[in-house]
Amino acid sequence: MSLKHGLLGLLQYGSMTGYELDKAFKSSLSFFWQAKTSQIYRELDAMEGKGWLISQRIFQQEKPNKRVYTITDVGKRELRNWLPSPEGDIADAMGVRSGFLMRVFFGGEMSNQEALALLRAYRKKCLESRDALLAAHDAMAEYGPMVKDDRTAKFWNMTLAYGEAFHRAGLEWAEQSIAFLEEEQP
Amino acid sequence: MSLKHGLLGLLQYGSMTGYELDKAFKSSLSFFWQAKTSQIYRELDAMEGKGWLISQRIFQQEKPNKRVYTITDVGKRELRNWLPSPEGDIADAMGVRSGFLMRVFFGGEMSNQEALALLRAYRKKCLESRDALLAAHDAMAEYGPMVKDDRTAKFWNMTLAYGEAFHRAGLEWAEQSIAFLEEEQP
DNA sequence: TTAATCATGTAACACGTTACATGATTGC
DNA sequence: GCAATCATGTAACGTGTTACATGATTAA
Repeated sequence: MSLKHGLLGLLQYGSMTGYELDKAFKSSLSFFWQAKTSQIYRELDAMEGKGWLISQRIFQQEKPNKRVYTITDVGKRELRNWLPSPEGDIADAMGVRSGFLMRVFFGGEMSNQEALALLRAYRKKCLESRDALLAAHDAMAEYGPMVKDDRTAKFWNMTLAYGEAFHRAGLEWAEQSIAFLEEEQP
Repeated sequence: MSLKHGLLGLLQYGSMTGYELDKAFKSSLSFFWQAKTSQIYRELDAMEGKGWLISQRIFQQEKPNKRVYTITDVGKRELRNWLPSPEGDIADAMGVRSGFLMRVFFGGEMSNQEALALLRAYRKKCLESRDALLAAHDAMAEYGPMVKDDRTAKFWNMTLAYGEAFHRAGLEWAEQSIAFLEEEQP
């Protein structure tokens, strides 16, 4: 239920349209949770059915009509109860699920060239995803002042620190593994 | 398709029953890919439909009947083609999907006590999941000698190194974050 | 003139999770 | 006597992905 609760969390900061939620989600939460636009709309629909939020249609003449979502008291209570009861999530918090590692595991079936190409592509992605983290950093710096208590911002920074630590670990692993394969076959 | 290809990979080492595959998967691949027993049976079924493997029923009088799966040439080709073409997987190789971090991100809505409890539960899981890594290490040490070329074992160890690096990063992050919250409110 | 942005979705499919069922044998 | 292991699944549900559709406005 993390996606639903992520959306609830964002709506606590203010009412938004699906489109705005999608952008807010992608700019600030997407480095630890990815969601497609179409899925966000579906979830919002389901959440309205549960009474966690209400929506109002806004008719516009210049732009397409839109729908503004507002969190309800039921929704706030739901979020409040969900936050400190992470039984399941903690269980697989350490659990990676990586198709990439699946390929590495069976790397023995590939040539050294192919395996190296795989690892180099991974390293490239690592470097690129640095940008996503920096973007999240900027987004938080932008929205941070809008939140009254700076305690909120501290938790945001904690997740950023997590992202950075894992990013660093991935990059270092890639460098070492590439070096290892390179000295295998010159 | 990583689960299907993981199963194909295991079947390259030898024919196995669903039950054995489930155990092999859980002991060696589960630290980077988790799958439920029921899902494995469903996937095996689908894979047989694609012609990637064939199964033979074995009737036993002492124990329940079983079904032995064998990879076909089509399956071997499929695996061989899949391994070095990771476009999609590389794209989200760096992408964590963590319900735990979702909770941390909105930690400002919790009390310091609750947030600390969350982080301490995470640290505890970290320490426990060390065992899963060690188990994977043992499993690889056990199966390693059975594989003719030790190149295979090298890739296994690479994935283990990845697991260890990320484990370490997670633990360090947890320690720091806990310390940070503790000095906030004594 | 082409692409991007605004703003909304639907449909189908793939993959993952939970709960349940069966029934013998082996070890404490 | 009770739990665990062996060995197989089915059914329902929840979540994530892909492909597609609409149609105006604004910036390169």
